Amino acid sequence: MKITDNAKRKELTQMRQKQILDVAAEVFSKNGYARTQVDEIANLAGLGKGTVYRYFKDKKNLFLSVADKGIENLKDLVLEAMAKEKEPLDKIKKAIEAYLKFFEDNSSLIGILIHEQSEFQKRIQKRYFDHYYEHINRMEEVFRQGIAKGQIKKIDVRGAIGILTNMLNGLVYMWQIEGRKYPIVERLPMLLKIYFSGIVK
Amino acid sequence: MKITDNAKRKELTQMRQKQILDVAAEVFSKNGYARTQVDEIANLAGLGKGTVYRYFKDKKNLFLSVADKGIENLKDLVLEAMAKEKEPLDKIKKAIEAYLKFFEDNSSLIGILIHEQSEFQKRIQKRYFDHYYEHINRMEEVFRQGIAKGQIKKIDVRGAIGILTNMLNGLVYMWQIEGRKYPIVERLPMLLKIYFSGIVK
Amino acid sequence: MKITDNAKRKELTQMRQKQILDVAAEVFSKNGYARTQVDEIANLAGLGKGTVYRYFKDKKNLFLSVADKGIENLKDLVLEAMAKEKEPLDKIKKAIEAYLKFFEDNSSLIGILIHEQSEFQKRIQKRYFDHYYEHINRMEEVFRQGIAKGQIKKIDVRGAIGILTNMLNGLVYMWQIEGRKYPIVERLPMLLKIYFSGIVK
Amino acid sequence: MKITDNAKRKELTQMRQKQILDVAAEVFSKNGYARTQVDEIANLAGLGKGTVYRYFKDKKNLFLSVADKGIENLKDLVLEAMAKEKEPLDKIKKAIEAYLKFFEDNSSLIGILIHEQSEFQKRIQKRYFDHYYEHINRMEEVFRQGIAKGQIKKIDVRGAIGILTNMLNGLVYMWQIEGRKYPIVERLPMLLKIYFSGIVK
DNA sequence: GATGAATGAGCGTTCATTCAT
DNA sequence: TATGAATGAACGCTCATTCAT
Repeated sequence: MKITDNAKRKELTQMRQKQILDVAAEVFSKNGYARTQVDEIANLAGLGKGTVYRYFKDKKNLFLSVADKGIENLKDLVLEAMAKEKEPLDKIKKAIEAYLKFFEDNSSLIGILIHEQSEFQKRIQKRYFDHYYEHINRMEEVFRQGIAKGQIKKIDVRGAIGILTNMLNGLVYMWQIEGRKYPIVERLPMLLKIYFSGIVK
Repeated sequence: MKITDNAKRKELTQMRQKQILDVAAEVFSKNGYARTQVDEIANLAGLGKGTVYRYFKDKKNLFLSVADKGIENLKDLVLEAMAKEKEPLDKIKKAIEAYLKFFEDNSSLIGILIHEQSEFQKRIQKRYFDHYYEHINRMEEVFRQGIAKGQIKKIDVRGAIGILTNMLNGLVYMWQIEGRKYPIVERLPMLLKIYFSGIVK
Repeated sequence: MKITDNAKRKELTQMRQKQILDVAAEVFSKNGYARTQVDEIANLAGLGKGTVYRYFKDKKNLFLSVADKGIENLKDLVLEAMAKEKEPLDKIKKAIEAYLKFFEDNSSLIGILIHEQSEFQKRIQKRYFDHYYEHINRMEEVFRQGIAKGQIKKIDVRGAIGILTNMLNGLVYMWQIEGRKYPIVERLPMLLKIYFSGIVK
Repeated sequence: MKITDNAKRKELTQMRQKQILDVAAEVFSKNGYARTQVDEIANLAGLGKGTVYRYFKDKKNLFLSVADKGIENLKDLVLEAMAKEKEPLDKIKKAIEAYLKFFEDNSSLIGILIHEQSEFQKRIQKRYFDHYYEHINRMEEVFRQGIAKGQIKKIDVRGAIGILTNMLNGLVYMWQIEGRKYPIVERLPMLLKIYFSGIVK
């Protein structure tokens, strides 16, 4: 009985946490950090302001928690997608697809992960890149295998990955700004086409 | 004499305006809109706070003026660069170069034009794209010429330009975040290589 | 069985009460009323916050209960000490000693009885003086006896007692502020010497 | 003209400062630090809240400014009073009188200087005693002269001065609590009588 | 016109109190 | 009965904007 009680309580607590994080992601993404009011998050979550502060030390902490969780999930999905394929080019393709898919499913994180890093440059970037590099590093290996197999040109791998990332982030960001009018994966074929073989005949 | 006086006055007024805009660009870019205080702009401009308000209705208006002016200049430079070349691919190349160069020379506008659009999504975007489309439209023509001449693949032109823009914005933005440690044009060759012929052998 | 149960329960209840009062005295004295959090009291007492509220209506009531109990004890000790002696001057001496001793043993009440009265001026003062006057009145009799016996000068008795009280409170208070570095009764001889015969030769 | 302007402005600024300090002394003394709202001070001073913050960094700083200024004045008055007399006992008498007079004229400082030290023990006490010792030290000399002249008993001088201070602070404090119903100097004769020659015949 | 002192709406955060379990 | 999660009123402080000089 005690066990059940504790379990229930813990579950409830985690649900609340998630609930707050979800709402917060939405609101932070919509308004940006500075214009977001903790009150709005609390209200939209159907909770009192004090409750939000019970779960997160302060506004900053709440924001960073949202970001952290998002980054974690993104990284996992991308790594998982890459793991499913054998061939380097297929791995890259799947990674890109997963990346786009993630932001399609979690569009409330676009503002936070792509946009709002400047608010907490030091902190977020560190976390962002710590995790990020995990799949960047994995991606690098894949590129090198592709080069070894003669499938990819002998290029500056880090630079090429950087450019890929920029393309993706830019794409996602514009998609968001323009109102998310179409499934973003629609853009995948053209993006791959250009990234793989360029626009020049 | 009156004329001279008026001329002088007008000149002074315009100098003040420009001075405020320059400082504001710097400060808005450094801190973001919300964290920027009008006080700081006034002080750095060597003016009283009231004077800033004499030249710009309010903080929002000042911000948008900075953005407007930046966009205008960017557009002019890109169009100018394209005009200097004959061949479509060269035009594209020069346009890209001009784009990067602009943000290298006006890095204080990166935050404002690339980053802070969310603050005033509706307003800025409108202005951004109104002006933007002027060279997007021009760029479209260039792409079509390239296709007609058999130099560029038969692709969705708008999409390809969108992807190019994303690559560029992402590149500029990351360069800024990472501390502007190298001349950004350094990245031009690789970017062109990938955009023109892809990474696949 | 019922009886035993009730007895046990009552005992437990009283123990809890006392426990809370003791902790509360400590914390109120350390931090002052306003800076004391009910949470801290509950935690230090090893109880839930709700439990504290079961025993005391609210924070104010808890504070006043602490004060009440302290005053009661102080009064009892002083009266008791006076009762043990025959001669007026000895009674006064013992009363003073008991007063100092009380705050030495209950230094957590210094802040509350001597210091924090301003928080609840009306209420505390009433209680303070209601009880206080009980030994003030007794003391007055003692002074009058001393005067009758020709041992004490013919002075304004109430005034003299007031001054004595001030000396004592000031002494205790300063001793507390300075860190309670020595047994306060050490100061008794000099205090008596001055109060009894002054500094002038 | 400029000079006059500056002078006027400076004067105005100092008046505002004083005005805020005076109101703040009143309110802090009445409510204690924690229960005092900056808003109340601002309103009573006929100013906006922001104006108070223009003159004082924060609530704490405002409080300490009130205390500082009070201590300074108190010290000056006491030293001045002592300087006017020749004989040690007269000096002591005048010092005591000045001390009481000060709190009679500045009763709003009683709460702050005598009572609220606990809020900022470290800071206030340091300042309190730094300044305080200036007249304590002077007083010590006076006592020693009195002893040398055979007018004062050979006692522990520091202890005797401590007891005097306690008597005074206690007297002032009780006078305040009891509602300041009579001129406090009325108590001077009895206090001197006891402090100088005791209650015992 | 130029200034910066004055203002107060607005927001982050705390904590006494309540109440469902 | 005991608990501590939830609450929201309250308050310190900031800063865009105004306006008297």
